[in-house]
Amino acid sequence: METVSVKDVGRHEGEEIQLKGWIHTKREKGKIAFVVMRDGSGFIQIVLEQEKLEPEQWNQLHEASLESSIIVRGLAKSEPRAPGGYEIHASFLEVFHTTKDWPLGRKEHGIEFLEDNRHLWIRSKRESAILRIRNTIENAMIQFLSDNGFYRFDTPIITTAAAEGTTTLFEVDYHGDKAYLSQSGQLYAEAGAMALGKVYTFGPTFRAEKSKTRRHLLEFWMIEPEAAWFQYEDNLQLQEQFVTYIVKRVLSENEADLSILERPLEPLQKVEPPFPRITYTDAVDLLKKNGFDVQWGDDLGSPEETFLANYFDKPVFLTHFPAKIKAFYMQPDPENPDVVLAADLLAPEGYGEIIGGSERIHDYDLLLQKMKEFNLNEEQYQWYLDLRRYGSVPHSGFGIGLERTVAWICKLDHIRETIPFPRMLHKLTP
RNA sequence: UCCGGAGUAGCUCAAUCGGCAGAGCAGCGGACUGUUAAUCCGUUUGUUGCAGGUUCAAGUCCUGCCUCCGGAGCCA
Repeated sequence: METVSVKDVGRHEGEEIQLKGWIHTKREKGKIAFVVMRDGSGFIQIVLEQEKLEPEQWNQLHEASLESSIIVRGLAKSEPRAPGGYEIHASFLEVFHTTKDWPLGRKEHGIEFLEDNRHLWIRSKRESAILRIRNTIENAMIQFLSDNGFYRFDTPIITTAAAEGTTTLFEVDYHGDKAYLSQSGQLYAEAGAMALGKVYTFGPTFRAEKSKTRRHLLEFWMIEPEAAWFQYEDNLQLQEQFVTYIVKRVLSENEADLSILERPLEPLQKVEPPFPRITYTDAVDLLKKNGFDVQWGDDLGSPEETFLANYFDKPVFLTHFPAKIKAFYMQPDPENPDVVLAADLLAPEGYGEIIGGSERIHDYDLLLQKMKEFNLNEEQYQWYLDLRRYGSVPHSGFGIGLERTVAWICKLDHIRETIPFPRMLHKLTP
């Protein structure tokens, strides 16, 4: 007999079907028992009556505790009393493996306990819903970029010194040479854009800072599109369409998962181009008017960013930053060289930065001058300067943090639940 | 790294002024044919984070250390 996915049970109403999965909850009530089983695609209630099963099967059910693996056959029926609207009336049950002492109860747990049991916690309703949404977001990102002519371009994870020269990196022994885990694939993506026109990287990135907040991981996934001939405005429009597409895909494919998370849908349904824009200079004025102690030229901190992200009800572009507080490769604004043609995209509902992007400097002399101003080692950047020696063109790109995007779309309090096994400060297992 | 908080049963927590270390849940045994974190009856569970100190007496007071949580900075 063919096995049906739990999420597809509705298409088999009235049929005798087989399901394979795990016991999520079990309620025994004399000669009838209710099991909610899960198979990874969803949850469904199984009704088991003693008189309809072999005595051996009924005993196995009684002995099986939560998370025992089971094979069930029975009639799929529509049933308003069942969670999810469908249930299976079992005619056959095999307990494939009987679990003893499942450590995660149905009551609440502290975060330390859950983190230590992350390998089991991901089986829960809430965590599996988040991970299914993450999957949709990943697929949507790749689909959108592919549909828009971007080629996937995988960049190295082991690199020589700092790509941007700012953050602390994880050091690796590369057979005697010092190497570092990549903090961004962007500089390589620029080379890719000159080769393939439009490219994107999608891979893990690493930051060794001792960050300890709800929005930081030491290992996280980033998608970095980079396009030749793209200028500042092209870049922002691409981002609007990109983010809108991702949100729409989740709304259409993960209705049940968003409901498990009790995620309000209205803020997501509002996500449509164009997104509001505010310059750094206007943002500083706005913050000052609202009691923040910031001066033009300061890097905006977390509370300031949260305020701005709450001020608008759609994702908002924060644009035209002072050149001094941004990366060396960003193109100065021709109308005001003190600021750069860069924009961060802040997610609403207080989430803050999910994207950082800019037009890149394509002029060789200007880039060299900036590298000197930022005290970068020119030797290590010769290949990067080559991109401005041989057929240089205007180009732009951005990096979007996958986990921050998942956290926002799922409306999570902490980024640690957006990735199967988060790597955080002093957190390496499981 | 800095600031703040916490660590007691498998889990979540309580324990008054320093005076017999407890409850709920889970587990185990039993009852129950429509349960939704089922309910009801019975029942087991302790190196109070670690090391030292004060005291007739320490979960509680003192010193040091460890771990975790929240926030800041850095950023996606």
